[in-house]
Amino acid sequence: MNIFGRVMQRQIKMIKALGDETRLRILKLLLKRELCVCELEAALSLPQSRVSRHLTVLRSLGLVEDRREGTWIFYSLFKPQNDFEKSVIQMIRNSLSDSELVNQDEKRLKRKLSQVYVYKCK
Amino acid sequence: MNIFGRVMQRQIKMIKALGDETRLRILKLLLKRELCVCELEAALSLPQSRVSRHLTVLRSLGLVEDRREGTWIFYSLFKPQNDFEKSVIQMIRNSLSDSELVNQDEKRLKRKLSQVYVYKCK
DNA sequence: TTCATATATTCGAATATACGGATATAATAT
DNA sequence: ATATTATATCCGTATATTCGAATATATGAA
Repeated sequence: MNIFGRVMQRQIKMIKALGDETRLRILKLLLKRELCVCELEAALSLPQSRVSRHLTVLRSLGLVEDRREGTWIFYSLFKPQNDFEKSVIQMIRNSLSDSELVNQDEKRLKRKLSQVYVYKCK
Repeated sequence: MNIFGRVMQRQIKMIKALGDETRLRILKLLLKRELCVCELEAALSLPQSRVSRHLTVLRSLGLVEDRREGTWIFYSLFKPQNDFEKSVIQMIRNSLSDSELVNQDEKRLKRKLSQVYVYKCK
């Protein structure tokens, strides 16, 4: 497979990764700010292994970046480098707007973020 | 599931449908013009049942529209009605650019279209 | 009616994906 | 060293998706 083939397969895998409810909810939360796994876990109200597994998929495709800070690992949305990647961001932005589920995610996230928990390494 | 849930599931299904090589190749061909199944079949160089099956998926999600003309059925790209659907079109446009496979699809399509075959119903 | 062409659907098999619970790893604090 | 917290990975199961070949349907022509 040539260079074009590889680019192609990568783009298709990226789109495929977007076509999953859990991953799309994660990406929508990351539009606003970077978040660690336990914050995402609280926002989504899903088991940790499930959140972590989806983050691994997103990371392997370059859709999120990770940054360690002590025991926390913070995930953030990737920075688009070309037109295709820009359209990926646009799709994330425009999808699930007015979705009750996404609203609840944000509500749960706010609750979690408002907890008094001090970041160890700051 | 409420109305938002249904919209959500529909959008996710649409994205999932984009995440398949065959369907993306079909949609890219339809960006330029409407095409019947046998033209798509020639362009993609894939068995008829496979092309037809993917068209059925795309039609069920409203990503393509169909129009009968005698024994031919012509498929065309859907018209976006909102921001999400516009971002779907953008993603189709921006994906697989400079892809060798898509170039070959267009070459095979040209060859097919240049064949002297008269449309029965025109 | 019969035939030919275009398209759709069915079938079983192969592969891929998503899941929760359990376990493993990694960093830090005591 | 041990305990604690955060995160990642493994495992078996369940479900979903894709495929080609074969068959069914639908239209129009002879």
